[in-house]
Amino acid sequence: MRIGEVAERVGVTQRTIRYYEERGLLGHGGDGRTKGTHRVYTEADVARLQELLRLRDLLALTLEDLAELAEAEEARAALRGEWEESTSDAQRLRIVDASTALLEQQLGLVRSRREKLDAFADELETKLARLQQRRDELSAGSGTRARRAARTNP
Amino acid sequence: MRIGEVAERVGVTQRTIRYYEERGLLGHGGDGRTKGTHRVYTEADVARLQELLRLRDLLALTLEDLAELAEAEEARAALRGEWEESTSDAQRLRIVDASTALLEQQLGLVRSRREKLDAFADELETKLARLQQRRDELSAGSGTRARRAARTNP
DNA sequence: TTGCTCCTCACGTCACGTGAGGTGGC
DNA sequence: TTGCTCCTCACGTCACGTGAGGTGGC
Repeated sequence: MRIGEVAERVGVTQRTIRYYEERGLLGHGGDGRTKGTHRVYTEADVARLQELLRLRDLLALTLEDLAELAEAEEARAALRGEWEESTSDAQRLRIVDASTALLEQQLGLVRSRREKLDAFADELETKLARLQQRRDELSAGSGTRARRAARTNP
Repeated sequence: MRIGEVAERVGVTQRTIRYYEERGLLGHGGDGRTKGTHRVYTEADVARLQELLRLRDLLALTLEDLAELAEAEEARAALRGEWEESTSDAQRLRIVDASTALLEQQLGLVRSRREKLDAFADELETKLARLQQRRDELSAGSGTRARRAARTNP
């Protein structure tokens, strides 16, 4: 799979992909590709990129943050790779715990963002409800009482 | 109130505030301030800036988007100002409807972001639950059955 | 051989960050 | 008068956007 197809599938430009490579977020820079030749990507590379982009979009992380997280993800993947060979349950427990810590960190970031959005949404909904009430009073609007109520600035 | 206090209160640098002014998001550029004199802000200016920053942070809007929204907000404020003088209920209905449309637009943006974050959080929680189960199996881990189950890569 | 896609510079842009050097108000 | 905060350039940075000119693979 070449860069054009990857770019189209994940919805970014080729420049972005090359830039992420420059910054060490994606492979194909370090892993011995001869300069000038076409970059080649696997399905796993696409998944990885998509994960990075989601983190970037939803959590507004800098590329430096992303690089850190990506490193942790990679460590986790490496641990998962060792799963089959790990002999003791104690060893496997360590693998599980490391993965858990990483996921919990991400979940924390996601939750705190979501809470802010919730608060914002609530505020907007309250304002809308107030306007809706005004609207009802105005369009019902023949009784003097309703008319008088409507004289207040919302 | 001067720029330093405003910057500290809303949590941005003075540069950001001046830049927003350059881009027409804040007053004090157009409203006849003599060049070289100190900028002066009111409590309302601070509220307005804070609103813009929230939109920027939570919805990742560009300054161009923000300018658009700010313009609509201003129109809304102008309408609210006309509330007292507006004579007919029909006139007031138009004011309410314009405000409603604006708020609904913002609410739409907020909700779509929140849905994406929800999906992400769910995904992370599912993964965590799976890991937790592994952990339980491993630390319970004396029975042969539990041991065998744990041999599977999570 | 001819397109098409890719390649590497390299300069431009957006949203600020960061001094440099100078002036205003308590 | 002395600090302190503010002012205006103006160049730097991050995360790309956008050509220019050239090469590789079906």
